Amino acid sequence: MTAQPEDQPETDQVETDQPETEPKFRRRKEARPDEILDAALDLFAEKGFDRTRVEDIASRAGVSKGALYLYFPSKDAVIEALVHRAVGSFVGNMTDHITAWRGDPRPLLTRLVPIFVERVSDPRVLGVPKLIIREAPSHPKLAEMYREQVIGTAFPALTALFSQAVEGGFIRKIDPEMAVRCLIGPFLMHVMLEDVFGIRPSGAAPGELKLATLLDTHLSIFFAGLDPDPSPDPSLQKDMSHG
Amino acid sequence: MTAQPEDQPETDQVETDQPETEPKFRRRKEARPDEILDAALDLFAEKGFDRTRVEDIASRAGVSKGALYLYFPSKDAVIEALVHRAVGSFVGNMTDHITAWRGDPRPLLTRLVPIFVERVSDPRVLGVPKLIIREAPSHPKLAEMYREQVIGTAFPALTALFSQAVEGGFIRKIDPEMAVRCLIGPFLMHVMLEDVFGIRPSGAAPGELKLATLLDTHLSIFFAGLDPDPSPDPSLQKDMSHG
Amino acid sequence: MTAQPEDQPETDQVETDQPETEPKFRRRKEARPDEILDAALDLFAEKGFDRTRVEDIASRAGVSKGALYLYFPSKDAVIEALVHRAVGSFVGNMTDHITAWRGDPRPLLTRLVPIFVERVSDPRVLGVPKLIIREAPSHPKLAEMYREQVIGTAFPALTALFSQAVEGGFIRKIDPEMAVRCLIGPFLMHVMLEDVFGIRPSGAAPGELKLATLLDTHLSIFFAGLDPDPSPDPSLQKDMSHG
Amino acid sequence: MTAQPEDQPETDQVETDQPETEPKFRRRKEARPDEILDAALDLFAEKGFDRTRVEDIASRAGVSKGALYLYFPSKDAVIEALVHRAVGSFVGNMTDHITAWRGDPRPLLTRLVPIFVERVSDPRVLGVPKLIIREAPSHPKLAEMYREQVIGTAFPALTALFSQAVEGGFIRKIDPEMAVRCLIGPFLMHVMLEDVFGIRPSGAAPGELKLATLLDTHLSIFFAGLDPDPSPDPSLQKDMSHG
DNA sequence: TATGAATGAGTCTTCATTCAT
DNA sequence: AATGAATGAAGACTCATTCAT
Repeated sequence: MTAQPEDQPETDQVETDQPETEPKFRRRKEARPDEILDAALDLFAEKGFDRTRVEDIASRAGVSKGALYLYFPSKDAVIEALVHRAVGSFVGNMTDHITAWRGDPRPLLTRLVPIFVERVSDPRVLGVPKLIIREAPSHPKLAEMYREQVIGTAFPALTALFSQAVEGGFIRKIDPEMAVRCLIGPFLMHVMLEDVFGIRPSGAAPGELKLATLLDTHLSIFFAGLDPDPSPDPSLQKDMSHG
Repeated sequence: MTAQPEDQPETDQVETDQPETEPKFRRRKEARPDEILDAALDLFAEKGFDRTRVEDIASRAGVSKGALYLYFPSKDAVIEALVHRAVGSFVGNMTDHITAWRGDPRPLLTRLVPIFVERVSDPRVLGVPKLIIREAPSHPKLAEMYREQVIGTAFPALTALFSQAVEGGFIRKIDPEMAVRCLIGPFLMHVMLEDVFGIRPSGAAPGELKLATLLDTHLSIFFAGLDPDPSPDPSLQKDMSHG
Repeated sequence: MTAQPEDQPETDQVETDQPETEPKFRRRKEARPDEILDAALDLFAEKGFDRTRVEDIASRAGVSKGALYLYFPSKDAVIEALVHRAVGSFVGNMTDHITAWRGDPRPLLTRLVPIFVERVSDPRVLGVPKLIIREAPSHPKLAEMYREQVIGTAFPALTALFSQAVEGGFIRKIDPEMAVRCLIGPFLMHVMLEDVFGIRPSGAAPGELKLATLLDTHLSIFFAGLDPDPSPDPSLQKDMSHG
Repeated sequence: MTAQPEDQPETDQVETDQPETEPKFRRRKEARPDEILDAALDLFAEKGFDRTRVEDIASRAGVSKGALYLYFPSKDAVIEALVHRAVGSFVGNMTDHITAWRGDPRPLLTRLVPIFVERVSDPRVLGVPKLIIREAPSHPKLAEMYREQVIGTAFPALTALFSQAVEGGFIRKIDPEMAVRCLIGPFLMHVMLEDVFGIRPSGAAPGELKLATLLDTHLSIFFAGLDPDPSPDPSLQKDMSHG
């Protein structure tokens, strides 16, 4: 790819924000809600919200149906809590870094995208947006929460990142909003192919996503494609007209 | 981009293959199943399969609940017929053109992608894959049909298209399977943003997708990014340092 | 008592308003709601609302649980419909007669009370107010309906009846509102004794109310007790003429 | 009214038998059951037995749900204890006085009824019979206890009181059992109007019963109505027969 | 004693499917 | 062919009761 590793500043402050440090001697009561949410996420991912019985969630979490209702007032509350818990762990503090950046976005993306990819590699993390995609029509609240907390912060930041880069002449003149879709889309496609159709890259085991290969391919194309028009040498000029 | 217009074979036979050729003197009876499927698609898209009542489908189709069962043996059969009907209308005969192509894929894609985009602009056409994405866990049969009939033909064809182009040195050395994800992903992302979160490009009306803008942006980046590595001439290398 | 039978005007217009003339060849659909209400009333009276299962109501009415929900949207709706149906059949058109009356109320009551008693002798009619008494705290709506439609018309009418009689000197100077309680109370007592405690007059079979005996006893005491204080001039005693 | 004050025997021994003699230095533990019963009575009166949760009773009584089960083996036991506790405090020792009485009952009633009225003015006292009326069908045991301990002693005593009075010619020839209903009924009516329908005498504040007014009205009518037929002047004799 | 977390039987309600008309 | 009344299996949720602490 076109990313320059040598340009990397200290990236240690971009942590994968340790999720739920599991205390060894946890008290039952306090862990229950999380255990229930974990069970629910698994089942929702497997069978969908409507096909998952509350009793199934409870028994997978190792509690009785009634106990679940001690922690959540309804089945809907479970899925909402699921999304609520996940909000933040997806984009984390990446947004701040994006917003602060000035200049060519590629060095920044070279560092952030792998972090993003690593997070997405955790099925528990990836499960939530996949769940939202499925349940959005019946649970608009979920989509709304995610839009406000996650998409609504990350996308504008990325849009601005591209926008300032275009203005500064660091990259080709493209529509920044669309460029964001071009940046993220391939990952979504990749994940959905596996999730919906079980289509994996040749040689990948079930569940194995080979995100690294996608990352390499995508960023090498995308970053090269972002290069400003090489107007200095008109002979290399491409004909871009189409449709 | 690198598209060579002169390389174009006759593409006029790539029609948008008229969906539902509406016979002028159709008899009511014969149209019923299609009307039911149309109604079902609308409702499934709006509320999801499980939240849509058979009675709702029937009444939206203008028939009684019992009549629906004259045409379809079960609710599951309705959604399966829905997918069955749609199979083929999505990629149509594009696959054949792709398979036959040799050389730089960009000129071909320059012609095919807009056709693809036009098809996808019909909500009825786009509705089916969106439906499958949602209902896949509870209806693996749907995903399987779609994978076999649509994805399973189109994706390998595109993979082969990139593969031979890499081998021929027409494009950068990239993983062809991943390149397909990079080609299609931005469209999926675009559509899902609108569908799931109601996020549209600034200035777009609800329901308006502005696919043309996406197409321009995406292909300009993607095609440029596919250029073989211009390593021979390091002077073209860009300085990507920033403040 | 002081009632003068000879004073009775034609009372034929005070009918017991024929309840539900049962059509021999009724269609199922139309009769169902009433059959369900009948079944519900029986069961509510026997076990109370909360202890009666919807399924019990349905099966006593000879339909399935699901069928009940074709006619009533909820269990609460059943008990509300029950009260709604009963409203009017209790006091019927007696209120009009009461309101129109002028003069000594006793001749009027001599005619109306037996009609009231006869109506109350029908367990289906009496069941509704008994039900309301029990369910009022959990279903304030029922009590409200009954208060507005039944008590709210009958009691003010009776109060006015006594009020004008006091003013006209036809009866003792008593508080008209309290007099109404004295008129109706013994019947309520009688009914509740039987209903709640199974206490019946000696010699009465279970379910037999012997309302006639109560009526005789009560009205003889009550009417005599209404006589204006005979102290001043006994010769002026009892002018009972009225309009 | 027609009561003869000069006929009064010494009534001082008819006390309102102080309910719940509150020991100054009671230990918390000993008061618990009573506090629970008080809480239960309040809630049962407000929402009915079935709609009151054990937890609600406990928390209103200031104890935990588990603690309630230290004092009562079941929810049913609570309501039974409630009635058990109340038995005796309603009619108290009035029955003995009634049984011992000979002659015109009116002087006795003139003294006893106000005492009765005063007792039922305490909502906690009145709450129990109201509760029994509501819960009788689901808790026949309650009605049975009350019938045996309260109604079963008071009503026969009153019946005998009227019976000997009729035989002695002190009052009109009426059915003694029915006369008891006429004596008590107006109070029941009054109380139920307020409780079930919120219907109060005009000018009464919510919860205010104005029992004194009822008492005056009722006894003045009832006592006058009990006067033996004024046989001295047969010409005034009324024909009392009716249907 | 006292707590309140946990249990699971019980009930209302929904809705896919059937079938008499 | 068409209707829509009827069925009953299934699932969310409640709450009396238990019991480990």
